[in-house]
This record gives sequence, C-alpha cells and structure tokens, in this order.
Amino acid sequence: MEHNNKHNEVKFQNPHLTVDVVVFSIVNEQLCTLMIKRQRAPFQGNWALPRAEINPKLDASLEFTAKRNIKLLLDVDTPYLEQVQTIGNNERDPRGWSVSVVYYSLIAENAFPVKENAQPLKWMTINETLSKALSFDHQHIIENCYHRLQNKSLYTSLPIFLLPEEFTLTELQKTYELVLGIKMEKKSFRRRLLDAGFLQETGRMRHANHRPALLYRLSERQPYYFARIIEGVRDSKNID
Amino acid sequence: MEHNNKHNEVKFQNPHLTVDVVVFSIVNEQLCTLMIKRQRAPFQGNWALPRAEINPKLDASLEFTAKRNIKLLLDVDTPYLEQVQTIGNNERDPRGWSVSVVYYSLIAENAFPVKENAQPLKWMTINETLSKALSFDHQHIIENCYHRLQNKSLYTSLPIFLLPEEFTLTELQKTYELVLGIKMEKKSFRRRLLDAGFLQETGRMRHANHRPALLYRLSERQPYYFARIIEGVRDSKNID
DNA sequence: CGAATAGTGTCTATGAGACAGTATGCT
DNA sequence: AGCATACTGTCTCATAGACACTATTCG
Repeated sequence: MEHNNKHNEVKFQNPHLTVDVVVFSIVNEQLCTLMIKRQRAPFQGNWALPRAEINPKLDASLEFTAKRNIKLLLDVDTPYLEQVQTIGNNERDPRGWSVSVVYYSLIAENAFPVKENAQPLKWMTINETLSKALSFDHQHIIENCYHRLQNKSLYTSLPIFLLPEEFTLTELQKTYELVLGIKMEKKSFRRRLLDAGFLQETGRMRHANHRPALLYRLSERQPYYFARIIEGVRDSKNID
Repeated sequence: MEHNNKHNEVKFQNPHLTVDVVVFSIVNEQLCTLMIKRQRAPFQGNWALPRAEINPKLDASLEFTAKRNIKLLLDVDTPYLEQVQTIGNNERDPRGWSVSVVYYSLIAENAFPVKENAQPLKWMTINETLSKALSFDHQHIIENCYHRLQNKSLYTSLPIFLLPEEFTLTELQKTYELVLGIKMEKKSFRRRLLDAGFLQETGRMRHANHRPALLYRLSERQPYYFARIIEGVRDSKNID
C-alpha cells in the first residue's frame, strides 16, 4: 500500500469530517458570535463553535447540514450563509487528522439560543473570542470569518443581513461601522447605498424624539457588489 | 440513533472525501485546465479533474495534499494555489454521499504532464471543458473556479501567476484579456499596474522585429489587491 | 525609410471623502 | 424655541477609460 498512489487509488481511512458554523449577530451594539460550551473531552468545559456531523440520511448537502444546525440552535432560518474555508490537518484535533468545513452566517439581533439545547450557548463578543482561549483552532477560524466579513463589507451590502427586515440608513451606517471598525462619512455612505438601487423605501418611518427617519428594506435577496471599496474617513481610521 | 443529534454526538459514517484541483495554464494562447482520463467506473473513459485522496501519513494538511498532487502530475511547484470551495452532497457521485475540497492553481505555460503517469493527461481549453460532458460535477467545479479567477482578476494581480518569472506589460495585458474575455485600454492598464508598485524592472528587454519591451518581475509573492475593479473598454465589452 | 509594437500626455467620467448647510420632529 | 438627528448641496480628489501622440528597433 505504499508507493503506487500515482493512480490515486490507494484507499486511506477518511479523516473525521464536521461542519462548523460561525454565526454573527449584533447583540447590545456589539458584534458577537454564537458559542457553545463543550460537554466532553477534548477541551471539555471550554467554549467552542457549534459543530455538526453530516447526517447522510437527513442532509442533502453540506450547506443543508449547516442550515440544519443553525435552525437547531436558534430556531431561525439564516438570511445569509457563506462557506468560507475548509480546514484539514493533523494538528487541530488531538485525536488525529480532522477536517472542518466552515460556514459563517449573519442574522439579525433577537435570535435567542433554543432553551432545550443540552449545551450552554451564548453570544460572545468578537473581542472576547479573539482574546480568550477557545477549543481547537476555533479562534483562528473565527478570525478568518471575521476578516472575510470585514473584507466583503468593504465592497458589498453584507452588513444589511445583520439588521431586521426594515432599517434606517443611520442604523445601517452604524452596522457597517461596527463591522469594519471605522467611522464613515454620512453623505458618501448614503449616496453609495441609495445610488446602488437595491434599497426600497417601505413608506414607514422610525420615530424618536427628533426628526423621524425613512425605513428601507432590501429589494433583492442577493448581496450587492460595489465597484469600489469603502475608504473610510481619511484621518483616524480606527474607532476602538 | 434517531433524534438526539441535538448533542451533535451521534456518529455517522463519514462521506468519502477527496481533494480536487483545477490547474489553469495558458497553452497556445488559450486558457486551459489540466484534465485526466478516468481509468475506472464510474465515468470510465471520461475526462475528469485530477483528484487525490488524503494520505494522513504523508499529508500534513489539505493544502499539502493538493500540492503533492500537482507535483505528481506536472513536477512543478505551483506559484499560486487557492482553496475555492468544498462541495458535498448525495448526488454528485453515484456511489453515494461524497465531498470534494476544491483548489485551483495557476502555473506558467510549459509545464508538461509527467510521462510516467498511468492516466492520460491533457490540457483542455476552458471553452472545451465548459461545452463537453465531463465526469461527476466537474464541469460545474471548473465553472466556479473560472468565475473566481475572472472575478479576482478584476481587482488583483492574479493573472501574473500564469506568466513566467519575467514578462512584458503587453504580455501581461494579453493575459488579463484572455482570462477576463474583455479588451483593455493600454494606457490605463499600464498606469494601474505600474502605480501599484509591485512590479520591478529586470533591466532586461524582450526583443523582436520592432521596439523592444522592458521586462518586469514581481517584487512580492502575494497577489496585490487594487482599490477599484477593471471596468474594461466602455463599448463592446466582450472579445470572443 | 516604413512597419510594428512600446510607451506617453492629457482630456473626460465616475464615484469617494469633506464639510457646511437645511429639514423636521419632539419636548 | 431649541435640541437632536435626518438629509442635502457641492467642492475636491483619486483613479478609470478615450484617444492621439511620440519613441525605438528591425529589415
């Protein structure tokens, strides 16, 4: 069974395969990810990403596995799900070669972990996940997803999926700023979004103790791709 | 073993897992992918993408598996390799649930299939792959990689990896045009590339029966990301 | 010299950021 | 009225495309 793998036909035992999801949401004006406390070794008692095995009888595809798991955890259908990467090596799991297909999902605030879940679930702020020790290489995975989200937010309408159906332009700008960690210029932000043409006025308004704001909704389910990236205000690019 | 997969702990048999590579190169001024003729069922005798099993003893990671396979087929180290997607479902292989981690690779012309390979290998033009019946969902996979390559070429320096170490700006423009299927404007192309600052003059020149051209090389191994996408000449965007 | 390709000068178009101004609702 | 936030007018700036021009080598 040694050297004739030129033919790609030698059979090796398949490495262990799972589907991991990084669910982003905004909770208390903070970008958070959904984490789960592990019930058994390895990393027992540590926080980890939700993970699902493929159920060949139940799941038609990897994407379905991811969706099924999100539904199980939060009882919502995610409005945005994207496959980010697949990590596979012999170091990430002490039990041996393992492979994770990683998805990230964006959902609006107010999705609460399902109570009947056996494991403790919680929304952990992105800063917390990036600074504290997590299970396996999950910190690394979250970092990758976060970078992808940030990067894509520079030239797409992705952050909209972190908001409810109806939202004001100011709320949307705040969401972009939260995700990107930069301040944006109001006029150029609004011009960019409105000129793109994928926002629809709902006719309703958001009221507070000042001038009410128009409420918008998406007219397309697909994210919009802009031709240029956001540059951010020209001095002091970082919020923090 | 039915319903308590809330705990993500029910063990299912792992689906079959492979690493597939779409190797792009320019052969005879045509964008091509490396294809292999299948020696056994299913799809015996049909063209397919090169595919490798993970060898847990040999491979430290999925990326290593991909590199190992390219080396085996062409005896080159690819200058660019990127994971595109992982496809897994119960329809793509008649034998059942199967998962492919897909990479694409860019290499310069003049990499020839290794002769001792048992299977017949060939460079197939992208048009041929997209029009003729291939094995499994490989046409679909190639299409995805091709779109990713085209899309990324609009805002990165990727097409450079399809050229040898040293190249002229005209050769580079031709490569972009070939990949993107659009004509580009000479001045803006050169300005864009030179202003980015990642090209280095080699001091040598390409000679022919006309004015010789400066030869350039990359000064960084990482692809460069532009802030704006290529728009292409404003009328008649398509070549074909 | 002429053919052919390399390479440039400079105009317009687009869309981003800057910044100050106006609009409208609540208390 | 006056505060707070919504929304706009219009300037500058960066970078893309248009297009015509000049430069250099070979035969």
